[in-house]
Amino acid sequence: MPVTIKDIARVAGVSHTTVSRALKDHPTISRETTQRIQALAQQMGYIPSAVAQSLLSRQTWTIGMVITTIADPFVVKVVEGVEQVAQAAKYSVFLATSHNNPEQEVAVVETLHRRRVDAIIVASSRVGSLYSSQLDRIQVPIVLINNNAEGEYLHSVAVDDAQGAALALQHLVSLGHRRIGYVGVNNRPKLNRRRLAGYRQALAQAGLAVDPTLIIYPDRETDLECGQIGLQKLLDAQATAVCCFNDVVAIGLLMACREQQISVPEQLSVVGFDNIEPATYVAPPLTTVAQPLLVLGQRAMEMTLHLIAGHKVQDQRLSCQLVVRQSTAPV
Amino acid sequence: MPVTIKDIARVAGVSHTTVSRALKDHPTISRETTQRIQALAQQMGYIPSAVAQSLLSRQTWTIGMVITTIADPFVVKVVEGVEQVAQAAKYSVFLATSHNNPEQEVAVVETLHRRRVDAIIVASSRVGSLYSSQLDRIQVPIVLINNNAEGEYLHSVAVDDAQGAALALQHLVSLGHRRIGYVGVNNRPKLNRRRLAGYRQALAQAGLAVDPTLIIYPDRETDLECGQIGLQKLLDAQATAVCCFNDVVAIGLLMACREQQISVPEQLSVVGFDNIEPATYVAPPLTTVAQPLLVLGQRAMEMTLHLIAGHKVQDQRLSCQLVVRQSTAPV
DNA sequence: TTGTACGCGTTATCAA
DNA sequence: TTGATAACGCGTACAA
Repeated sequence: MPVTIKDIARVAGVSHTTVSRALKDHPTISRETTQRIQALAQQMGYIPSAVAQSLLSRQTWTIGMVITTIADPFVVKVVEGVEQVAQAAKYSVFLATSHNNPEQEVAVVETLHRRRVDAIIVASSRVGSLYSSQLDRIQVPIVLINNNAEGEYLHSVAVDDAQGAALALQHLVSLGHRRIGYVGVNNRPKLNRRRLAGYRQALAQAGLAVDPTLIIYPDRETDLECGQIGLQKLLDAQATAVCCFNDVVAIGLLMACREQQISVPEQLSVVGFDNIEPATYVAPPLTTVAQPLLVLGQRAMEMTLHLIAGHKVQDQRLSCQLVVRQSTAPV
Repeated sequence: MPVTIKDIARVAGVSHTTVSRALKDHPTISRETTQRIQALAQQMGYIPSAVAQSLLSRQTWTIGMVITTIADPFVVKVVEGVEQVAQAAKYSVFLATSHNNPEQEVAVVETLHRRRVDAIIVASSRVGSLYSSQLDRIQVPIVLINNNAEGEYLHSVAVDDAQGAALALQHLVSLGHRRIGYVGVNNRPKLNRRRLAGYRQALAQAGLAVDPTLIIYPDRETDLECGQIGLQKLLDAQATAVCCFNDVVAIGLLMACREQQISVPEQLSVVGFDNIEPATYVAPPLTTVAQPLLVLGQRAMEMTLHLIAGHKVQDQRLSCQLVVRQSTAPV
């Protein structure tokens, strides 16, 4: 059993109230007793119970972080950002994985509420808007990160996918490319649509027409396969460069290029999206669009702290950055 | 304010005691009232407070997971395993990062104790044995995962690095290699030593002598550089194959091979360690030793549950597996 | 300057 | 079958 203030009180021969006050340097306690009791507490290894404190204060100094799975490299960086800011603010973080399963997502939110977390951060949920009725009940602030649901009545921090895609396209245009393809995926339609929209818009802004034969959706489940399959159609459409939905698609494309003896970037320039670690290691190292994942997490937690403090906050949209490596070159 | 049993009691016109009992199907409450109250609770959106329950029961159904940083790919998988088992057992997980800083490690352990977690799991600590005095105080079970500290009085789950390294070497021997190098690193001496020991032992078992010129420690900080620098010495020592400390070292080596036109695996067979994601994407895909990271986390949490239940447990050592890809071939 | 009494939400004991 | 009361560990209003 951990030491309690009553234990200390008994040893010190005072009431537990005095101990409680002495430990927080309450001015009405004599300096003498304060010091005596603090020394005693130290020596007895007293650590206050957050459980008891929370019951009284109605605050747990705890937040819940709902993620699909920690295996996702996105999530990892975001969690790191959240944890950094949380720790600095004396908050602890509960990790709760939903496996992209709506039922489980509802269940973990309930668990978090049961634990009386002060706020909840949800990363990359595909559900999001689903649990509105649940949210009315639990009155804690909820912050959504990169949510793919359309319902937007919750606070959110997100990356500007369209801007990122535009960045990639502009880079290729500035290298002189005119026939620029896009290789997308089918299993994340909303996200894909946002990135494709950025591609289209930037294309228009550059005064180039959108050629539908350059926009490719391989009918495969894994991103890597999408990239591998996509190459042939790109070549058929006479593309000299390509924006990929993400880095894994791009890496699949690079693999196909190697097999078919297409040299990158001489014959084909390739741009990815996400800046995952392997992008550094592939040959050639991949030019890609980086999301500020760490910042995303930090901002989300900062927003959460504001909300807990009862302040108003504004939704945030963060810009992406282009990371130029060796998979792109002039035409 | 969340709904409490007193709120329900008021509405139902009974005492809060009755509500408490009705909600857990206590046999002494009439079926009629039980049903009435359960329906009412449901309708009012009642979720019991784990905080209040914990105060009384002295159990929080909570564990703390101490990690250096979530950015480490190791840690990610391990956390996933822990979380899986924890969630299934109705436990919630606090994430606490120590950044490999002893002071911070002590601080986070204190925070976890303050939150009255039922147990603590520490992953890959470099400190480990340091906080023994702290541990005497907080009376919860502690499980160490892959701890690099020597003090072994705590419960632990670890991977058998020596066995893994031996696996790599045996694979190369079976392919007919006789001059097999090892490229290590300097900044994780204990881990490096364990893997090197496995290499040496397997070499002896295969009836081969240990040639010191084949054992290389590049004087660089990053693993990637160690691999890049290591190549020349390997060639000087006339190695036909090499075991690397980890995959990143191996990838660095592959990069150097490409630059110097050394073809892998024809001229040099390369084996990594860890089986990180990029190992799949590099050219050629890397043969490597995989640690059962997910299982490591699962076992650690299972052990934790046993300890919480008051059972005796035995320390565990898990075997690695060889993943053969295309970076190795017969001499 | 210190102590008494109460309450936070829940469960357990004892009484009705 | 139900209710009153105390207790978990802590903080605070009020009394001494």
